[in-house]
Amino acid sequence: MRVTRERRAENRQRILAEASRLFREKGVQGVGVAEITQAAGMTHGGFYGHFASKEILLAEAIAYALTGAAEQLAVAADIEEYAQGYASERHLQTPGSGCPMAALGSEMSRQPTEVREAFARGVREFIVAATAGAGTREAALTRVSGLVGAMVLARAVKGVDDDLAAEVLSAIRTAPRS
Amino acid sequence: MRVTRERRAENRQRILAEASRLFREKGVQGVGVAEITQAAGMTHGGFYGHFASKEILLAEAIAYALTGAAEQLAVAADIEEYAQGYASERHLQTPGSGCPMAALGSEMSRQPTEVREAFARGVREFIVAATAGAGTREAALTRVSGLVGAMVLARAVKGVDDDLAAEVLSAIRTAPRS
DNA sequence: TGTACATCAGTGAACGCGCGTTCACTGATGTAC
DNA sequence: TGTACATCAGTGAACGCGCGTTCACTGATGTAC
Repeated sequence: MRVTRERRAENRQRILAEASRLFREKGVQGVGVAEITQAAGMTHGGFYGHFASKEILLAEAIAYALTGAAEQLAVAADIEEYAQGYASERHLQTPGSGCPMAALGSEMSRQPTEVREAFARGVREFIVAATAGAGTREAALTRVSGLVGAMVLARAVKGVDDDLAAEVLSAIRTAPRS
Repeated sequence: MRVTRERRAENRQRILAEASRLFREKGVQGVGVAEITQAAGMTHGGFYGHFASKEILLAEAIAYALTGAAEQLAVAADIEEYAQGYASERHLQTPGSGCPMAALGSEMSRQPTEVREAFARGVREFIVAATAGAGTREAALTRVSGLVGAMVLARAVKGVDDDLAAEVLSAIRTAPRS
């Protein structure tokens, strides 16, 4: 069952990408190693040839997702353009490809140090990128906090109070002018 | 081992209060029925005489915690006074007695309907209380989103980047004037 | 008020299940010649 | 370039553990008389 070096590297990358998506969709404890490797097209036994533990994978998946978020932000003209996409119906519905701070934020405080360090590094990067488009660092921190909180609340009530979810997102979209 | 009706009611109340604290501290999947009942001074077997399932307890614990949060808010002069206490070092360090939106927010979207309904009801109550002290409902939604997001981020990086945690809380404290 | 018995709150062992991790094995890849 | 063999990526069964839930049992409470 040996596989080319190139294929091995692809497998690792696929595990990382699928893990990053599944963790955001289902939460850290909501996905297992077996589900992740299956999504990546292999079986769970091969996992430990790529990552030492689920925890190490989580740390890498967090870094991967946050780097993605920072890149998306860097593409936007400024933080307000980014905010319109962030506080959108589309982002509400697609946590798997969305912001990891909103998808996993309140779980992070209970993770082991290695994971939280990856998260903190990613958030720092993200805030630096946001500051470029927000003027001051303080404004960036405030705006990002608002976006994250709004998405957390909107997702939490989505499906049981869609009006409230939409209202929260709408409010934060226009937040700076309030 | 039978116990007086009064004592039974106390036991139920203690389970609820401890569950509410432990869920906020450790997350839904981070605490078990055994740990909760032990914290309430009994063993796990008696649990199901009080609650049909862990899930039902969670729904009640969420309602309990959010009602508490809304009451705290109602006591404050306005939402800005509340915000100063919310975005504080003390609140950062005590999730067990703090805001359930920040402690459990991103886990809520993955909970069964019954739990999410309890959460949505509680958030609605909370927003109504916040609107009274914020002027408009939109302002209340914006301010609450900012507070929740800031606490989520601050807790996530607490212990690995305390400066960033403090910075996020500081920024959101002065948010409306930014 | 006192007594006898039925009720039932809480106990702790046990069950079933899922999950992270390990490991012997397979067979294709990579390499030494 | 071709061949023989060592390497090792991935497979799938198995292990150990924790957790939600069930259940027979205990003994104190509540109640009928």
